[in-house]
Amino acid sequence: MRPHTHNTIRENMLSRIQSGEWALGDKIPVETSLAQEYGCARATVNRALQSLADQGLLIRKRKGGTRVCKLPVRYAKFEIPVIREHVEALGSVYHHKILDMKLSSSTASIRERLRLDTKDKVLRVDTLHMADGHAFAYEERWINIAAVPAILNAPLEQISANEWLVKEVPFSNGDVIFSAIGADKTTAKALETHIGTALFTVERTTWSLDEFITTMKLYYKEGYQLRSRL
Amino acid sequence: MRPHTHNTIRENMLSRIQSGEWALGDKIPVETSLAQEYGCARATVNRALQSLADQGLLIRKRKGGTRVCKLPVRYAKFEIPVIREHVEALGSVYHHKILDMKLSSSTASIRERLRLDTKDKVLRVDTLHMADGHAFAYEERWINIAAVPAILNAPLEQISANEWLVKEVPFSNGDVIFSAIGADKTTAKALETHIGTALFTVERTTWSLDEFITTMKLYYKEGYQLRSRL
DNA sequence: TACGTTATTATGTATATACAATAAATGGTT
DNA sequence: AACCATTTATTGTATATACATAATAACGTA
Repeated sequence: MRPHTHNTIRENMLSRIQSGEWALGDKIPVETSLAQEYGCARATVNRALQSLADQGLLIRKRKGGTRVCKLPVRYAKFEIPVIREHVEALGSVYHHKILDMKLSSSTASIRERLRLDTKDKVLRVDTLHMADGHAFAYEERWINIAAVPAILNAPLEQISANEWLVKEVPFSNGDVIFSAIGADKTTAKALETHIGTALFTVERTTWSLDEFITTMKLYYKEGYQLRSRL
Repeated sequence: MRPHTHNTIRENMLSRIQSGEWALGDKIPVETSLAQEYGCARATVNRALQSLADQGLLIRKRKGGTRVCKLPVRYAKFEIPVIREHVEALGSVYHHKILDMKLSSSTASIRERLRLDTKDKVLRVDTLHMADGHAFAYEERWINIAAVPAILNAPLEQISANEWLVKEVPFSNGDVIFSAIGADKTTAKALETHIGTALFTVERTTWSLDEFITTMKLYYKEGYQLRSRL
């Protein structure tokens, strides 16, 4: 092993920030000095510094030099898995049940979310996701038929719309909104709970290359926790 | 501008994945071929490929080559701001009110979260964060005195514990748990709402270099939405 | 002083080269 | 076939070099 790789240099720099040697807002030495200090090429130092800048710890400007970010903005990163995998990762047996599915005209709010015209039709699917035979999450979904006509022939009893879309339209873009909401009559019944129970909800709208694919709202059964690391 | 930078190459590769030219699970050409195709050095292709691999779109193995990730795992990244900045970003005037503050022994659950001993004391602070004079979020916080003794002299009426800690202990590590919970008597009163109202909550435990700093639970007023992009 | 131009400096990026590390493929021996 | 050692292909990383780009600093002129 070499004494200093871009990795070890990055770690060393991180500890210099955490220890306060490089304080918030401080200007740190220029690349050439650091390269000399670490005994490596400027390119190696550059790689380490860029990595820290990507993480939001450093701010770099041409000619202006590199500073430790004054007000550290931290991010929490959440994995958005296919629900089946999520349930299985918790050690439970997954299956899903389609509660309702129909081709219909779009409502105003859905048209807005999917940027649709009044005459466009959408496929509306309500799915209950289950873990070990018990309700886990209730999903209301609207799919833009024009964007993915193949959905009409998909075996949605076997593979959930969630999973089918992930595989058919990979790496799409999306908006996500998390919130808490009291269960209404429909969701309470589906999730086997009482009206008013606090439910964790996720709304997601997905598009790919300027075409809107689908929007959905997911209601998790009470007690659900979304965990992450800073 | 050069015809191909690592950036334009990365974008081009992304569109090849999104269009299906490089399908899920497929092996893509080796770096030397791609370098020839794009008319650039292998190092440039390598940088683009590594960037996509960091994002989780590609899986790379020495000798094994590079494949498009079979099951794309998407991440939602949330900014965890200082609450004052959050409120101000929404266009409101921020201020906070300390509802209760006391030095106390730790309860069993807090001791577990902060890895404390039974005799260790903690500073317990309950804060109401307000936007334009109305309740915005209610915060229960426990601070490990041993880790940050200076907190005892901090002007917490002027600067919230939240903000003071961010500036004093930058770039710490943390756990985050999001969930929905019905308001109890205390939270309902603080947030000027009814018992049972669905509240969005965030729990966060923070440590730095093996020392546990603080743990807190934040209850947002009903209707709060956490937004993000995939 | 104020303002516009030029020089300077730090970072950003590309390249050719070299070698390391890993895992797959190959081949030989039992 | 099965197992082990050897070869080979591919990515990972470091380096020296060169030039581009952006922002600051320095300078000169009105």
